[in-house]
Order: sequence, then C-alpha cells, then structure tokens
Amino acid sequence: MAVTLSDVAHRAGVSEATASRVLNGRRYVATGTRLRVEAAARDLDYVPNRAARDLSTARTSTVALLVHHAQYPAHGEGTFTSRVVDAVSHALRRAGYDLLYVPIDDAGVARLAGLASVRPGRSDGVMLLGPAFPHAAVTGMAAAGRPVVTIDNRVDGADAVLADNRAAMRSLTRHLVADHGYQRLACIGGPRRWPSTAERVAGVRAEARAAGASLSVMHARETTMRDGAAAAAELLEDPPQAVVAVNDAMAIGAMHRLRALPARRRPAVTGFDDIAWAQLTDPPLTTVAVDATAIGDGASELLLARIQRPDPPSLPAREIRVPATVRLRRSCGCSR
Amino acid sequence: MAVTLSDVAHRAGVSEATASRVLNGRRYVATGTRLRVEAAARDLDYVPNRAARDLSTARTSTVALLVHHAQYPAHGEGTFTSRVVDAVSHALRRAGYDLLYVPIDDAGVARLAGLASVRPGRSDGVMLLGPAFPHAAVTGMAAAGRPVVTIDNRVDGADAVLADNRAAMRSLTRHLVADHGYQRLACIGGPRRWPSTAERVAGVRAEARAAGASLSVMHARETTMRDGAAAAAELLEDPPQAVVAVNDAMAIGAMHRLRALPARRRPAVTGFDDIAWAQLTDPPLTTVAVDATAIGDGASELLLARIQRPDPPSLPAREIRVPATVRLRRSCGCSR
DNA sequence: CCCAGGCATGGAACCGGTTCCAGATCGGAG
DNA sequence: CTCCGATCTGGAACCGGTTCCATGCCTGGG
Repeated sequence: MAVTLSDVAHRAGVSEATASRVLNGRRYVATGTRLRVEAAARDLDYVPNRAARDLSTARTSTVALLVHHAQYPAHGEGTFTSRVVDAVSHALRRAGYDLLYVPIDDAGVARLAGLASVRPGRSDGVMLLGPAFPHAAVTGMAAAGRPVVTIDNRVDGADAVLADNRAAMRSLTRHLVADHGYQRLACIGGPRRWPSTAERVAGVRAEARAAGASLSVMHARETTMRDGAAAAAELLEDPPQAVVAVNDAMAIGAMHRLRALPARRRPAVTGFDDIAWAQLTDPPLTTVAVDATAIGDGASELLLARIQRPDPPSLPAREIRVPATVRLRRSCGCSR
Repeated sequence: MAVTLSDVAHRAGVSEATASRVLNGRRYVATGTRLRVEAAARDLDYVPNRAARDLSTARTSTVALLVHHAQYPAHGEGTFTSRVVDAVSHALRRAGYDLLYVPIDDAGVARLAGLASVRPGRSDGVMLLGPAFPHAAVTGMAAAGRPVVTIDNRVDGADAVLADNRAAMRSLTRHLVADHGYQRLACIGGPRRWPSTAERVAGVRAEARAAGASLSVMHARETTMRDGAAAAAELLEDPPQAVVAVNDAMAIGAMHRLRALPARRRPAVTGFDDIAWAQLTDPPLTTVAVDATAIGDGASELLLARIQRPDPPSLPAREIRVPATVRLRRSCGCSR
C-alpha cells in the first residue's frame, strides 16, 4: 500500500541499507548516491513507517503528558493548563517529538501509585502536570530510570519545572504593604501538600513578616472559584485590608463574595496565573503572570536530556524555575 | 531488557504463536494452556511492545487531534476546547485508543492544505477541532479514505460533530422576545465562513423574523472578548434591547463595554458555551451549554467506525448533532 | 472400523525499518 | 609498488509481535 524504504532504494538503485543511511543523514555516503536517494524519496513521497522505526530503534519519539484533572479543577477548567499543554506540545514538536495527551482522574492516579514498576508503553518519557500525583509513583519512575519531569510540582529525586512562586509572591506582597500601606493581610492558600501553592503562601508569609504586617492564612481543599468564595466568606466578619489568593480562580471567587461588603470595608484582592478573564473582572485583577512558553521549553529540555542519554551516571535531579512577573491592575488598589 | 512475548511463551511452555493467541483472546486455545499463559504474563508483568504490534498489524490504536489555535483564540484560551479535548481523550481511551495532541497554527494549517495527499503518520485517524481548517485539506483526506472527523465544523463529505446551534439559538431568542418582550435585537456573529457561528446567527435570525422582532447582525473577524467589545462599541449610540453573542468570550467583552451605558438603556446580553466564568460575570451570563462529553463520544464513535471498517463501500459522511441547552441567568433580564 | 472435520498447537514468514559486519575501492605514505 | 586506513556499499540479522499454514489429535457419524 504505502511507499516503503525498499521502494525508494530500488528506484535509486541502491540497497535498503544505503537508503536508510541517506535518510538518516549518516556519514559515509557518496554525494551522488545521496542525491539519487533523496530524489527518489521525494518523487515517491516517501514517509517512513514509524512503527518499524520505533521497533528497530527501541525509541518512540513520543512523550506522554499526564494531566490530573479531578483534583486540579481550577486549572483543568481554566486556561493555565491549556497554555502549558500547548507550550509543551510546541516545544516537543520542535525537537521532533510527539505528545500523547493523557487526562487522568483520581482512579487513574491511584492506579499509577500501584505500578511503581515502569510501563515502557508507547512513550520515551513522561511529564506530569499538576500537584496531585502520588509521591511514590513519581519517585518510583525516576528511580527505575524512566525519564520523568513534573510541572507545577516537585518531588525529591525527579526533575521539575515550576514558576518562581516564592519570589513572585514576596514581590506582590511587598507592593501591597509598601505601596498601599495595607497592614492586615489574609492569604487564601491551597492544599498544604501542593508544592506550588505552598510556596506561594510561604512567599506571602515571609514578606508579611519582613514588612511587619499581620497575616492570617487559610487553606482550601481545592483551588476553585467556589473554594475562594468559601474562604472569603469567613473573612466577612472582620475583613482584612488585602486578600492574597494563590490563583486567579480563587481570587475571582473571593472577589465575588466580598462584594457583600460596603466598598469602604472591601479588601483588595490579588490572584496568580493571569488567566484571560483576570482582565475583565471588576475591578481588573492584579495577579502574577507565568511564562507558559518557558515552562514548556524547560520541561522538554529536562526530559529530552534524560531521554537522550539515559545510560551515564544517572543525572542528579534538576529543577528549573521560571520567572513570574506581577501584573498590577486595579483590584489591589492601584488606580491605573 | 523488557519482558517479551517469547519470555512469556517460554515460561508457559508454549510457542509464541499460542501465547499471542491467548493474549489476544483468540479462539482455539485449550483452557489449561490459556491459564498457564495468563499466569506467566502476570508473573512476568508482561507489557506488549506497541511498536511491534503496530508494525505487524498495520494499525496504531492512536488518533491525532489537531487543534487550530491562532484563528480560534476564543476557544484556545478558553475552556470549551479543553473540555472537548478531555472528553475526546476519555472516549478514545475507553475504546483502547491513545490521543496524539497536535496544536497547529496558521503556518501549520497552510502546510496541511498543501498535502491533500495523505500522511499515514502514526495515527489511524484524525480529528480536526475548530472551524479554521481549509476545506480542501479535509475533503482531500476524506476522499483519500483517511478516517477524519471534524468537530465544531462541517465540510461536505466528511464526518462531523456539532452542537445543535440553530435550535439552541432559536430557543434562546424566543425567550428574549416572548418572555422579556424585547423587540429590537442585535447579534454579534463570528466569521461568516465558520459553520457553527454562522448557524448560530441563522438561528437568531430565523426566530427574530418569526417573532417579528427587528435584528441587526454584525460579523467579527475572530471571536475573542476584544472582538465582542469592539462590536458592542458600535451599539452604544443606539443600543438595542438585547445583544446575542455567538460565544461567551464575545458576550463578556460586550457586556463589559456596555457598562458605559446607564443601567436603564443597557441591553440584555447572552452568550454561548457556558464557560466556567459565565457564572461570575455581573450579572451572571445567560448562555447555552453544550455537552462536551457527548461531543467526545460522538466524535470517537464516528471516527472509530471508519477506522474499524475502512474497506466496504466507503460509508457516506455522517453528522452528529449534540443537543445544547439554554442556561438562563440574569444577564438576559431574568430575575433569578 | 474408518474417515471427516473441528480443535489445538508450533514453525516460519512477515511487517518495515536500523545497524553490524564484511568486502571493495581509492588515495597517500613509506 | 605495497600497505594501510578512510570511505562507500550491500547482505543479513534483528527488533517483537501477528498470522498463515501444516500437522496431529480427538470425537462422532456412517
């Protein structure tokens, strides 16, 4: 049916071995031969059979991206995840790799925890997007020599790509205290065990302490708008001057709930992620923007480094921090 | 390195042929043999090598999903696309297929138009999500016998899955005219060539005529919040009583812009998609919800039907319409 | 009792590439 | 002029499955 390497070789009057060498850019092929083979391949519109190549090279040129949704709904429904997925996908494609997209729910995650043993499956490596993957599964894979990188999450012994959550939050908090003079802050955090939200809370805490502002921290079970609203409800009685949420979804939920207060007593609100809708809230949401492209590039760089040399003294785990920049809008009290 | 079929066969004391038969559930295997092979596979934690299987069966059990972003930003940034991606992915997984995720930009689309010829690539079939794929590329693939299904788009001769845009919009418009008594309507549409937005406009038009309301239609170049705002700006001078946008992003943009008007003259606004943020606008956005799960199921049903019997008198193109239901909130003037 | 036919199994070809190895050719150094 | 090594090429093994075909067994009907 399809054009095979043998067809190309035949048309060019060479052996399959030589044709293969040409098409893989190997050395030791005479220029004339090279040109003939290339012409034949072009004429026949030859496309190599991936299964055959994968089989003989024992590599797939494919990376699996697992996205956990059920426990990560704020992102799953939002735009941060899709931006990262696209960025990762583009970065991989540029490197000649394909992306297998695998959304995974609680049941799937549980199953994952079981097989710390490695499924070579149909990918050369795995990216885990989101904070909810069981520690054991990640370290299990990494220890077994299976290339793994976590995104927006970190686990000892595995490569990771995260935003510089702490620094960004310190800078944002400094703005609230120093520029606006807020002295009483509240922070709406996510689950304690999720590294990136924990880091954001830690950043707020560190800067509040340094700046001498009071801070009360609450931890939501998930990080949806609903959770943000619920947390905000507890603040209605004695509202702080500013509420720092660890993502935009919760910030928007909180802002919504805080409308119940008269404008005079209504706290400033800030978020994190800079999703598309952050510009359209009333007032527009001050938040932190993370460069999704940098995340995609970093993740694929780390993973491909492992894939492309899995043999030598297994590399120590690396971590890439992507800078995150504060986006001042009006919800923090700024006038612009 | 990895456990192979031959290992399993050896351990069970049978030939590879028999082991293969057992693991594929074929008939003509004695029960005792079957049990021995199954036990051996379990003991060795055998996972079949996909490349080898793909090569010998000439099928990949993989479907490529192309998502066009640059021309589809409202969805690319929003939540409709990601919901559909997840739904498709789950449906395929249930059927034993993997999903190759391929975001594609304008340049990619252009390239696609060129090769009406078929790239068998690494997938058994292709799903195209979004309205921006060139006609020729789609029909080319379909004609070449390559399984294709379009989502949120339709092209003659190719399978398609879409929301029942027209009916939903008629019903929504009827509500505006009959229940609220609006007589002067405006509709913010998308590009004329995008089937689903065109159908939505057609639905509004049909019902407005039937109900005797006046209607002015505008067509935005894309369908982002910005486009919605720009369209709304033109309505400020002589505002209609209700503005029907063809998606939520534009509706939100329009609502935002229309705040410039005093409340008395401010039109009702409605959207389409029921993205997460529609509940949080002020007032909450009346819109139309599409069942993403149904889209995923439909698309995978159509595609797998083609994949699993590509030989017989090539099936005529089929089209699945997914019901869409109106979600009344306050932006249309309802009180609840 | 013999034979047809269904059941159960193994041998081997095959899918379409990559790559090891051996042989051939050629230019330059000794 | 011979020898050596670098360059070029083809034959064939191999990757790990699936499946065609041949074979042997067992059962039941004539």
